[in-house]
Amino acid sequence: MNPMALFQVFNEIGIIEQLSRTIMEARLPKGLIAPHFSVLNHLIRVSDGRTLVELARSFQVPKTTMTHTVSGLVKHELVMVRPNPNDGRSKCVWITEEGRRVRNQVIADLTPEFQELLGGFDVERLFAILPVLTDLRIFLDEHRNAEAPRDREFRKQA
Amino acid sequence: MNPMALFQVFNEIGIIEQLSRTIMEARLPKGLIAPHFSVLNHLIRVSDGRTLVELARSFQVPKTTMTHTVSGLVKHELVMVRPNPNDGRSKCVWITEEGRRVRNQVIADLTPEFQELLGGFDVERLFAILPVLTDLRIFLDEHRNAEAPRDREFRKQA
DNA sequence: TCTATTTAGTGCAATATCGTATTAATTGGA
DNA sequence: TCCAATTAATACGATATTGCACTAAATAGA
Repeated sequence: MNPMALFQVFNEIGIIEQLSRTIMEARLPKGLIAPHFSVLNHLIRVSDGRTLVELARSFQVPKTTMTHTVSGLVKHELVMVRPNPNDGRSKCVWITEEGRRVRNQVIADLTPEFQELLGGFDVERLFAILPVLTDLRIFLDEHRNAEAPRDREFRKQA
Repeated sequence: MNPMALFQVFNEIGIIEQLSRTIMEARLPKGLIAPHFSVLNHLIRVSDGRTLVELARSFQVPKTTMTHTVSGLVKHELVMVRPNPNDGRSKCVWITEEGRRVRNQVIADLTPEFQELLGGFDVERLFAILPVLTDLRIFLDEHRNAEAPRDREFRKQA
């Protein structure tokens, strides 16, 4: 087996992510950037009421980064932060109706954008690789390094 | 065709990129971050002597970001910046022997890391999707938006 | 040729990300 | 129960990213 091909797979994924992120950010409301949307999407796709640490672990960013990102969402009133009734140290993040609306609107705007962009591409090939991508994502997530380098506290991404 | 599946493909790619980037950054020499390595890799994979604007376009980042990234590489003596003999306004970035060595070493370290990590995964499935990823990357790159939002000046990525 | 426009690079300020250290609450073991 | 260790969140400072504005060089058109 070719070890360089493995490296190449992740290299292509990195470039594609870069290109698609640029497309997405162009569709976000003023003042929102990709991490904001990712958190909104996560709160809906996975579930509401996550703590800051849970979110930080999910996205593999330092806690301080998540504090900052969430505070931006609070300022835009897209999420609400409440004390965790089960743990006095911690806080839970809840999406607001407006947050739900914005998230759905972005997806609604983005869908035709992607469809148009990929008009000349055989999207069936994309659908065909989706199961592999999903399995890879789940696998990497389950096998991510247990020891935390520095501040990051690694856990499974839901 | 399912429009949500399209969105899902890019979502999975985003998460995979996140996880693999964290793995990569853990292997970089002190003081280097992912964008540094990406530029080094680009200079070798594509070609040396690119101008700052060419690099910025390739990575779809503002010129100021590339100025900063390259200055970091210069400080570590991994690249050299020289005037462009064909254009008095511009500068060309050349990789040094040390830069070449560092880039190769990172890949050498990373290869067994990925192999071990993916030990329990059917890597043949990954190799199978590589052509689709490559075609998608090329397609997106060729069809990226021609109009430049603000500072970013979009061009084809080599 | 001469000048208006475009382009390459960077200075600067605002925001984002990250590492360290601190505080407060929880947990676990004696 | 009591206290040491752990954990959640944040303040703070350092670095990274970005947008805007500016300078200098190149280019295009009259």
